[in-house]
Amino acid sequence: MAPPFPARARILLTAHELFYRDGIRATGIDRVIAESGVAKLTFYRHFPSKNELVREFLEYRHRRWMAWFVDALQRHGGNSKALVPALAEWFGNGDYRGCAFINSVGELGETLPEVMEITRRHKQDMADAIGKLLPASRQRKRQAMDLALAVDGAIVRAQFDESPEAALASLERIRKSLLGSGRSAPPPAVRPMRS
Amino acid sequence: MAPPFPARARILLTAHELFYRDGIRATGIDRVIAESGVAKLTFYRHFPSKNELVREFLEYRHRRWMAWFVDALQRHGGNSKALVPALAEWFGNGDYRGCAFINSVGELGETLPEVMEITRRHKQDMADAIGKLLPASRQRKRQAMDLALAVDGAIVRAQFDESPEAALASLERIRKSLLGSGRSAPPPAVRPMRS
DNA sequence: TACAGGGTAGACAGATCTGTCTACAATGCA
DNA sequence: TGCATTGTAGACAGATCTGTCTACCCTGTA
Repeated sequence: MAPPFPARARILLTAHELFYRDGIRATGIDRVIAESGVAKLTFYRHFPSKNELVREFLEYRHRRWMAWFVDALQRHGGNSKALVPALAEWFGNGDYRGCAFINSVGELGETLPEVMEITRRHKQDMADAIGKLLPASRQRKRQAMDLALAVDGAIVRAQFDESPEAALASLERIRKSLLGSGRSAPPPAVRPMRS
Repeated sequence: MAPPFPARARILLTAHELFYRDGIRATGIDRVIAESGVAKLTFYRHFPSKNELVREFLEYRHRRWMAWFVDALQRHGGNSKALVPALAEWFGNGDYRGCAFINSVGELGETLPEVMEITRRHKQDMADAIGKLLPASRQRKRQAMDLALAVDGAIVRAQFDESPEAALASLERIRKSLLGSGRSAPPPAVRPMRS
């Protein structure tokens, strides 16, 4: 990687790619250094330790993912119906490897306590973005939380299922069910004969 | 660990504890060997490589977790209402660190392809167990899938939230919403969930 | 011109990781 | 008795990981 960006940005970009794709522990500092075309000393001048790089990676990922997410939701209509098509964009991307935060928590757990805290912030912001899609009501916050939980479920299913279709379909049914798909009542006692 | 079990069982038990608690890559073979009180050669006689141990760990975890899960569901009534109290048992356990399979997929991804396959089987079996709680109907399979996805969402939320309460409450609302909560109306004004 | 700032290349230390190997001990069974 | 099986202790090889350090180079500005 020649210098189209200043060294620090190149390092962060490379770390983002490798950490997300291969995992954090599986990615050695040497690899990040080689791949970002930077000298070892330069790396350590910007990031005193690997842990520091991990933290910055997560912060960067958070900003980047959130920006994409709110944009995608807007592009798909800006209401709760946008959720599934927006996520379909992400899941369908060949590089999809699940949620970087969920993965990091699973991988690092308590060894790097900030990971937990950043993840909570991230998921709170995600839930807030989902809340903005919902009509104002007393239950909006709660509905956003419930939807966010279902989104997390879809994220992990799409990570190991062969195709993301099933996860997206489930999420859409949950969404409709939670939001009453308008305002009406739950599934009638007598099930409709055909779909 | 003195020999209350034959060497192989001790190794597997130790690996289960360490892999689940600290992660797979974070746990060196030497650690497993020392902690299970076995000689290195003995270890390698039973498990030709660490990857082999990882596979066996996942198979063992699958059997163990499924046995607990179906038992807990029965103990809590054997219908879909059992889901939340059963999971509450798990989440409330101090050693709770999320789903071993989701964590492994996040950590190892494609580096150990069997992980994906075992995880799919595991989640399929989990969905089947959930399906058994539901009344027979044309949509039972679909409902089980949707519920399973929500359960995965709750599993990951409970992993990084300070307390599992919120995740369990969301899951319960999703469950009621998907299953029509028997026959009655949408979200009651007074929350049915006790603290 | 002088020099500081930011960069490069790469050797090195020390830890840790997987996997192999030697040498020996206890036990059960033919 | 003889011998296979299963175990123990621990040295060792070779790779890889994080982090430090030396020595040099290029460029902009005072």
